[in-house]
Amino acid sequence: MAASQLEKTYDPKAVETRWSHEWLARGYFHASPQRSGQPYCIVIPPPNVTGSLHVGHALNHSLQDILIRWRRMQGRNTLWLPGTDHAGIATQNVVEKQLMAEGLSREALGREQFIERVWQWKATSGNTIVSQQKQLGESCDWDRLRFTMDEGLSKAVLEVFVRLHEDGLIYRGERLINWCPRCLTALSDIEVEHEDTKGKLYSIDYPLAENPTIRLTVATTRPETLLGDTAVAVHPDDERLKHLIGKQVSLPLTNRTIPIVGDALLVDREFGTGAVKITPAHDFNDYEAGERHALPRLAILDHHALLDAAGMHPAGVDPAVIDQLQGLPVSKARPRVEALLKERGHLTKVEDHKMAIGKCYRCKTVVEPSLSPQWFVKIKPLAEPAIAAVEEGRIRIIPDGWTNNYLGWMRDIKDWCISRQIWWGHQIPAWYCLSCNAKQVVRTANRTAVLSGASPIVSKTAPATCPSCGGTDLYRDPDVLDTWFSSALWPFSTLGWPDHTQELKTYYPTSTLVTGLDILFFWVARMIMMGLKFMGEVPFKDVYIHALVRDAEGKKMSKSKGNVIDPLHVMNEFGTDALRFTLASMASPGRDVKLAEERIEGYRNFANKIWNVARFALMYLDGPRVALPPAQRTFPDRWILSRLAHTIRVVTAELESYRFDRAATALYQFIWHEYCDWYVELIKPVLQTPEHPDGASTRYTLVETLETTMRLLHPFMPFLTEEIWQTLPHHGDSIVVQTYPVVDQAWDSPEAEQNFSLVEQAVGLVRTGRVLLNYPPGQHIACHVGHDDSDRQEHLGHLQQHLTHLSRSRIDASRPHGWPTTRLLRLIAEGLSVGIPVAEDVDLQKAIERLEKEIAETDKELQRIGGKLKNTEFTSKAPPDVIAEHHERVQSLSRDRALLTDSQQQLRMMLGV
RNA sequence: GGGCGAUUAGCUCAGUGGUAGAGCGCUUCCUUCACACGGAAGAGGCCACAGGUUCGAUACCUGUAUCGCCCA
Repeated sequence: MAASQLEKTYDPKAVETRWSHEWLARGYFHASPQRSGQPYCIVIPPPNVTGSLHVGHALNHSLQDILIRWRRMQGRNTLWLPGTDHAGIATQNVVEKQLMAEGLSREALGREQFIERVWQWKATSGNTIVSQQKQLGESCDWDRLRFTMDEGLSKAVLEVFVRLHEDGLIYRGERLINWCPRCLTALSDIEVEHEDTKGKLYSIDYPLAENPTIRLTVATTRPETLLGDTAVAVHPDDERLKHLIGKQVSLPLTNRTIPIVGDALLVDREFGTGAVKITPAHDFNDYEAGERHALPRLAILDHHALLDAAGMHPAGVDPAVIDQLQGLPVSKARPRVEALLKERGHLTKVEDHKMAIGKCYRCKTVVEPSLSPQWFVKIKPLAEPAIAAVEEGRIRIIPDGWTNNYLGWMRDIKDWCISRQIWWGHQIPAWYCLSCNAKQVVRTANRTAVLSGASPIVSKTAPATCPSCGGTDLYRDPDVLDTWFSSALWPFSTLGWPDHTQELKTYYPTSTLVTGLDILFFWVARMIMMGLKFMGEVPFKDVYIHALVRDAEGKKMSKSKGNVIDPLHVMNEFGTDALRFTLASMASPGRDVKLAEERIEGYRNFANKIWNVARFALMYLDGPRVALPPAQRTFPDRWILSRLAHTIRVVTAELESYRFDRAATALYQFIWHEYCDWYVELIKPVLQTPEHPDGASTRYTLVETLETTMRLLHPFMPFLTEEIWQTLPHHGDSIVVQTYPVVDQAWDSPEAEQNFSLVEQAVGLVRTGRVLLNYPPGQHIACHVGHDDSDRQEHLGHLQQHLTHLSRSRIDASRPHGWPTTRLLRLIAEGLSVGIPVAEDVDLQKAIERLEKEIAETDKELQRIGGKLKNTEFTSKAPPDVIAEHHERVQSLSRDRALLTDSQQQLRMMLGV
């Protein structure tokens, strides 16, 4: 492509479409265990199959793609394994909504047909997110795309379930679980979100059975559950109340009496009245207290969380009360109960009270603790090795701050409820013999209940007969497994486990897991447990946890707030590379990413800047190019090579420590402020002079550094760098499969860097002087440049041509004491002086103000340092080099001050003041 | 209630025991042959507050305040 064909402005769209297809077509992302190189593998956190790409994915995927592209270029045998999860509840909800629109329901369809429908849905619209990822050019091995419900992964799920069951680590039992009355399924503890709400604290009198004039006042936030109370607890050390332990109270609104028990764990003496009711069937703490005191459990809510007559009758609730309450949701029952208690003289006080309520993380419905038989993973034995793996550093969590979070949760972990009462998912491989479990499997009109006493036959395949009675009438457990159960196997199930595949051998343990904090417990912790249990090895060595993406105000993005940034829209407007670079540059550890469109726009401009410097290079590439050893190249070439070497070191080191933000900053700084602002300007005279003796070498360096920079930047901005790289002289088919830059020590040049800082400072001072004296940028002036230090003075002489060009001035690089003593504005920086002649008709006010400001600042600094040096504490205790440095600064500043004052006086004389 | 994190320029954030930094925004000047999605020059900060350690603290320690997150 010739330079003239490159547009003035970078247009990402066409480039991205072209390359994302091309890369796939050429199979660059396909991994093979046979390939050479140390393996580097990342499994993608599988997005929800119902989902579409949001900006959180964009961040998560950008960081992974950066790591993968970087390691691929380093020659590692890389595999980025993509996939989606089946998202049981969410997907079922989506398809049920569709059915509803057709006037159907899943019950009407039946289980098999319903599942068929879900698969159909998945085939047609389930992979939206995957095609979006491909559009993005994510360098996943798409040939290995996995889905948690596909055959191989389902096989792994069966294997794990059966083996855990054999090991006694999966059991079925009746426990209090979190129940979502809308999704009609159990949830695990961590699928419940707690939210503070305004509630009330009710004080209720429970009369003593033996003497109703004595009343025990109980404080509760949920008066309606009183109907299911089976005891009242007081603290055993509470002097006010402990004498009541062992007595009975009459439970209001019912015909029951219940005991008063002493319980130090449940009762907080400071809280409320010091007495609490115990409702084991409707509260987790009460459930445990109930276990301690062997209390009966009375459920009064049905599975829609409505007050249930069938539960209230056995609980001895007053029939009149049942009539009023039955079929009511909790929110409506509560005021009725409040009124009834008040009517009957039991309610003594109602106060405002802040309380936390649990909501379903999927549908935000208030969850109810509910008593039902469920499947659980006995988690402690799995958690222990998972704790050790992190404690012993076999897994690193980055940033380290989250390690304690992980350990704390793991040490206090509760058994994991894995059964869900839905249809879409891995059905539990358990069967019940109907003859052996005649009383345990209860069939009613519309549902079959398997009571907790039933004995399951757990097997990978459907058993033909019951092993104990030989019966053939077997009923399969209808529940499916928590989606996270299959996700927990992701790092090895996707690589072919339980088969012993080459993939597994090569890529497990995987290298890095990149994820958000929100699924540390849901997913990361469980993968570690399962990986250790079934592979005997950690599933990944590093866990990099990135922040959540928030809006510009720091608020969580949500559809209802309307503050969602759609990554596809943004990429369309600013380019994928700009979005990627923005996200990388904002990914500082331990901080949420506040994303505003202006930021992305800024990096769009950066992309355009790069585009244009490439255009510039292409304009001047005609002519021979000669590779000289770095030491023989021109000063600008030696300098930019030295800076490039430095940048390669920084970017590589920062990527190694997952500091994407610092790597991005280093690239930005180098490309824009060193390469474009200075290097390109420094070499223009050579390039623009035909047959310049340095031309061939300069052109070589220009291409060499630009090509290297493109490779260095490629993981961050894959499209732009590929497009430019293709236009430059290069070997190979694509930048994707080129080597990542490594430092050539011959590029380091402290000498060039030191000289550059002289140029930078001198040019800066001349430019400042121009502005102060209102000389237009085009106007040629004659300036003096000098330095206190004789070596540097000499260097300035050698750099004269560069100074002349960059400052658009005739430069006299002679020692300052020979400069004119009148009509000269002097500016100073660290021993370097610039003198600019003052023309007759110039307004000197600005210049004088500037000098005065600098003199004042110098004085302030001199005073500060002088103060320190006068302090004997400082001079006797500070290290000698620090003291020497202070002395030097005083000297240097004093000289500066003298020169500035001199210049100021000259200007004042010209003004006649 | 417990734990963690944050507090630095107008905004978003880096950073370090001894001269306070970037990006965006802002002001002024400039359409010069890579780029106005640009260039040049600027303005702008008791580094939340109070103690302590230290010769010296924005940085280390303790406490306070405010905000955020996680857990209960």
